[in-house]
Amino acid sequence: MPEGHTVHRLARRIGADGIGHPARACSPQGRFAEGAAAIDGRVLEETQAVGKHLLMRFEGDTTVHVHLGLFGKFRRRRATTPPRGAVRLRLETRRAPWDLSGPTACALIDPAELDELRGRIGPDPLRATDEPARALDRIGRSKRAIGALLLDQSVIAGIGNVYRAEILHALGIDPRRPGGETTPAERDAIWATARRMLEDGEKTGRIVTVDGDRRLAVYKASECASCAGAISSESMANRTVYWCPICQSG
DNA sequence: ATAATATGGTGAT
DNA sequence: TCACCCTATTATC
Repeated sequence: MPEGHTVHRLARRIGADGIGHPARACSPQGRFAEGAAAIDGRVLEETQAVGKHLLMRFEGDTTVHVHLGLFGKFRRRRATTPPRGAVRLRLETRRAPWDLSGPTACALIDPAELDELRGRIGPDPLRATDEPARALDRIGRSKRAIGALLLDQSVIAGIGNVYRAEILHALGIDPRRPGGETTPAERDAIWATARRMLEDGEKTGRIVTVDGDRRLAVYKASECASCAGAISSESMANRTVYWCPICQSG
């Protein structure tokens, strides 16, 4: 379930489990054996998320960079639970082991590579000090569809397919509308809504944008949670976008 | 046993 | 725009 909220939540929880203490690392699956050996026994100094990227810095300025991709999971285990399945990295923090499986990326990076990563990622609504202007200005000048812009991590970081649909529905914006045809007030609202929804997801670990028995307003829905009208969908930026043609006109 | 599916991203065409 | 990478779970034969 990896959109930005998941990764920020992981950074917080893994950090709470192990910052300030040596960690043990191994790669039961074998595909991160060298990296794991390099950090094994070192003190975990900092964990943070940048958009959907998870960064864990160890003593000696060595950082493990993890991207979960579509399938990746990082699960907290009991100390007595052995790794199951294809576990790329088992990180034994002071309080609990964490098992990483299925990531798109799991590699050691140096400070220069970390800078490079930061440079190509747009502002992240979950990072309190990130300024929205760079993202919102770019949206306001673009001919591309707003639904495509919200998935572009170099424009704004952390939004995935569920949040893009839910954010645009909450604001009544058709995902096909060009970014340049949004108003400044709408762009401000996009940032504020993204931040609010992602923060809520970070706290709870789930994406819930509607009260009641259903969790989502339009994503993968057949009827709109607001007006009960039929939901439209089409492929946009390589993924299926969902919207309500009644609530999100124009 | 095999297929379909999933909240993502990259690199080639 | 497409092919491809990563894994687990659920559905279908």
